[in-house]
Amino acid sequence: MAATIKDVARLAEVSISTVSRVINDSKPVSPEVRRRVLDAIEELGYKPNEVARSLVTKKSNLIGIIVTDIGNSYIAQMVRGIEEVGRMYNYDIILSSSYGDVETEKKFAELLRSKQVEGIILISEIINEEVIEQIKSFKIPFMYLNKYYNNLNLPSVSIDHYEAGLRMTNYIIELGHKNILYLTAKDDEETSLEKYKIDGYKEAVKGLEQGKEFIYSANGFSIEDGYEAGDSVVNIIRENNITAVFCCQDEIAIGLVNYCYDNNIKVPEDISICGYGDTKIASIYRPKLTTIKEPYYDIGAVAIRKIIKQLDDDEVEKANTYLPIQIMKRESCKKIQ
Amino acid sequence: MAATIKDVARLAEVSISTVSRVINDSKPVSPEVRRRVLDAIEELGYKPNEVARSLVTKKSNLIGIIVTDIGNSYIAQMVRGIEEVGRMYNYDIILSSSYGDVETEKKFAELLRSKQVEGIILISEIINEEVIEQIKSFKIPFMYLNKYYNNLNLPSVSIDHYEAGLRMTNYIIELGHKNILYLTAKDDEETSLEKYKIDGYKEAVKGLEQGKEFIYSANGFSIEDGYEAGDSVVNIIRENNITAVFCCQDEIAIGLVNYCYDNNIKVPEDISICGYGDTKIASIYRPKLTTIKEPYYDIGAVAIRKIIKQLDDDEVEKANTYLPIQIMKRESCKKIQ
DNA sequence: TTGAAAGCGCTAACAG
DNA sequence: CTGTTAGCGCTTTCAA
Repeated sequence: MAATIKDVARLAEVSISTVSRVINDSKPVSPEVRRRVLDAIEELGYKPNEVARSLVTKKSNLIGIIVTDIGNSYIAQMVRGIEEVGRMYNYDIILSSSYGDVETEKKFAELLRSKQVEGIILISEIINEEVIEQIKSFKIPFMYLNKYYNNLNLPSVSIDHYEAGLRMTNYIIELGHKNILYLTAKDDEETSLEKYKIDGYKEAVKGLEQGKEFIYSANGFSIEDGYEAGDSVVNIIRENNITAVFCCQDEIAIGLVNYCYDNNIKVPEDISICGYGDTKIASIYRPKLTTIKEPYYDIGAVAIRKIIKQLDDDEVEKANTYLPIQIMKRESCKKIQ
Repeated sequence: MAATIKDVARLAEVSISTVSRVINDSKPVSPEVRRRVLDAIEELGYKPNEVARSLVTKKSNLIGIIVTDIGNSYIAQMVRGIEEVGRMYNYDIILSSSYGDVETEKKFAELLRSKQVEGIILISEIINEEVIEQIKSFKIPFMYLNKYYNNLNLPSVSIDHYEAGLRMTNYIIELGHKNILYLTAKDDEETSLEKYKIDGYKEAVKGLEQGKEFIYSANGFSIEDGYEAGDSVVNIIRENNITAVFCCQDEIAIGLVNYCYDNNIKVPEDISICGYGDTKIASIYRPKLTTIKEPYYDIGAVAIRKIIKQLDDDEVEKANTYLPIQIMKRESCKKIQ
């Protein structure tokens, strides 16, 4: 059995309050007594029981994170950011994966609450008003991170997708491309972030002489979806003299590059392809993927920072925070002419 | 303020003990009273405070995980396994990343203890006897997972690296390769797992007519290290008529494939390359990487399963558990002749 | 079957 | 500066 505050008090021949005072530095304690207490702590290898502490202080120093799947590298990056900043402020994180299931998300939310977490960060890939309402009802700081959809009523951290779409398209135009295909993903959701990116793309394309828009939808956001879109994309490219494809996600871009590899189409010699996100693989892959950097680590870091701020100041910041974006100019897009 | 057991008791007009009995199903309660309690719970949206519960039961239902970096995909996979199985047994996980720093690992270990975790899983990439001794002193179930080094005195879960080295080499031989280079990583550590893999490789090579061993060391286990080894590897290959390179880690293999890509050497046409681990990227990359599957998810799953078993039965299983391996036959190694 | 009471390990008035 | 005491929310004897 681990030593308790009582054991320390007994050994140091003081009251437990005095021990509490020295471990918390909460009230003055005479040097001599402090010494005795410290010695006793040392001798017993005493560490305060945080559970007991939490019960009385009502501070668990725990932040709950519900993720879709920690195996997704971008989510892992966000969690890293959350964890590292949390640590700086003495918060631990307790992690649960929902694999996209709504019921699981709800169950975890309850569970986190019963564990007395002080804040919750939900990293989701679906939209689930029910879970959101539930977590909101807990009345604890809550942050919603979603790479695909937004919920404007909820505090979040992201990049400005319109600007990202605009700047990336402009970069491709600077490279000399005249006909650019935007490869989005099929999506009936009102709240999809695709519309911002597409608006940015359209705005940039307007600057072109011809200014023609080409938009095609893959069936989803995965590598496989990108691969499967390959046939159609190649047709569109051929028919319209397209030289560059702007993919709405790195995964789709990778899938498309894989399709090209398997079909003897050279990237970027035959076609330039760029992605969106700058997930880990983008820089490892050959050709290295030109893409928009979504700063996942920073998104996580800022998200928890906002939670902690709220915990400290008690002021809720409703606004979305936008982080700076960056175009990662790599190999998969080449200059034309 | 969330409702407490007292609120429920008051509303249901019973004592708190009765409420406790119905939520825990610990003692018989008359149907009528049970109804009243359940109704009150429903009405108040009551959820037991797990912190208070832990304090009295001494069960936190928390497992602590210390990882090097959750951003490593293989570690994320392990964590997934841990988390999912843990969940089945009602355990939550509390996660901390050390980024390989010994002092941080020690600090986290203490922290986890003070949070009253019931078991600790350390996923490390270094060897740190000090931390190990410290965690052992906590007298709680402890599992040590390390992809690079082993500690034979500690319970762990892994594959049989000798067998893996043997079987992979044999597979390459079956493909018709006569001269195979094993690309290891520089490593002075006694406990490196490389020696098992190399022994397996050597054993298999003995079966060859010439039976010549070729071993070269990269400077480390990273993609960059694999890339940097490229020049030397290519020299060795040319001088010795080598047709296949067995890399001790997927990362090194990817680095080497990247080097080949950048230097116009075709994989697998000019040289066959295989990896070790089957990290996520191995199957995404083109050419798809032939490799040994280390079942990371399962390793995590089994590790926590063992911890939970220990918690239940109180019997410590010292032995290492070996999981089945699998050769992932993909594109980066081709048949010769 | 139910309630009263003790106590888990700790913090925080309150008195002295 | 120090000790006594109450109590955080819950489980678990012990009696009734």
